[in-house]
Amino acid sequence: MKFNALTSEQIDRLSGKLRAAGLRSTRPRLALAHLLFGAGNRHVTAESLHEEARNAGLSVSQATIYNTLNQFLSAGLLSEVIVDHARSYFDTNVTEHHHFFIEDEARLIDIPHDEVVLSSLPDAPSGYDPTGVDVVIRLDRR
Amino acid sequence: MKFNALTSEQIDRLSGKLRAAGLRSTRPRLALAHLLFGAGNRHVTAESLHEEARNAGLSVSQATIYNTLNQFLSAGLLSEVIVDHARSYFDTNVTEHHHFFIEDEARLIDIPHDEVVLSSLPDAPSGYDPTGVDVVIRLDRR
DNA sequence: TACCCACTTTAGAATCGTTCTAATGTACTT
DNA sequence: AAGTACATTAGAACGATTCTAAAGTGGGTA
Repeated sequence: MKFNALTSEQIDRLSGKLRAAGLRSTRPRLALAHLLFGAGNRHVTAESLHEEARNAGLSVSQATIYNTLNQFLSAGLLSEVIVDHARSYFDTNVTEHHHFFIEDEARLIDIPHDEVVLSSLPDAPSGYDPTGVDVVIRLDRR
Repeated sequence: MKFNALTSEQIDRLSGKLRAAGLRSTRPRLALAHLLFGAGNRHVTAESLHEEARNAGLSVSQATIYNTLNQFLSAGLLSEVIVDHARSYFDTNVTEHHHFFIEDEARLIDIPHDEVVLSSLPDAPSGYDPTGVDVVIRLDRR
């Protein structure tokens, strides 16, 4: 997939998404946005996205991969999943949901939000407000 | 707290704990075990434990801190809490329980197991078995 | 007790993911 | 078309962690 394989409709859509997020529409951002948001929900690491970009014939530096992922994260276009201190995972699903994590394969799977129900939650310590609840179910191959 | 401040009862108890875990009872391990298991449940990072050791007048190398934490972890004397990809946290509470994490202060607080009830859990994908469920409630100062 | 050998500790180098630097390039305004 | 603020880049720097290989130690054996 070369950058110029994008139709002008795709460019318009992605471009709009970037601008709505307060980001300039640049060539590397459009290309990465296409990879990330082009088809369904995805989980990527900086490395996996970089490799995917290279395979697609894009030359994007590692620094741009990191910059772009962090900008998309700050802009709310991506969420971050903390399951492993070796690597950062980014998720194109920004709605509230939880994850399976297959450690052997370093692979994440979304769990629909309504499939994990916390029927009882503790009070936050006084002086603090909860900002998020992360549930990770770790899996091993049977 | 100098190493030789330990009573022989303390040494016997910690020594037994190490041997029961299949680890030789060495001076650095005894000293670190005393810091870790001497009083109530604790959360430490390699850095915080190293600093604590130095403050206690122990000279223990960084490599030994890491080796020891990892050995204690493998031996089941410690559990690991993944909340932050900047640092590894180790928990002396090895029973099943969950955590509050105050990001600003990089501080963990145990949540008793019975205060988080998952009333509905998704089936694991076929071919995989759940090995653990981690719940982290992130907190911000109000 | 002295000896041995496997295990442990150590300082420092190496590694790995990520961030920084500062120079070059590009989008958008006028 | 020019200017300026923002983006991208290669490569250096960084911080947590692991590795290396040399010196030290625990605990059994003679």
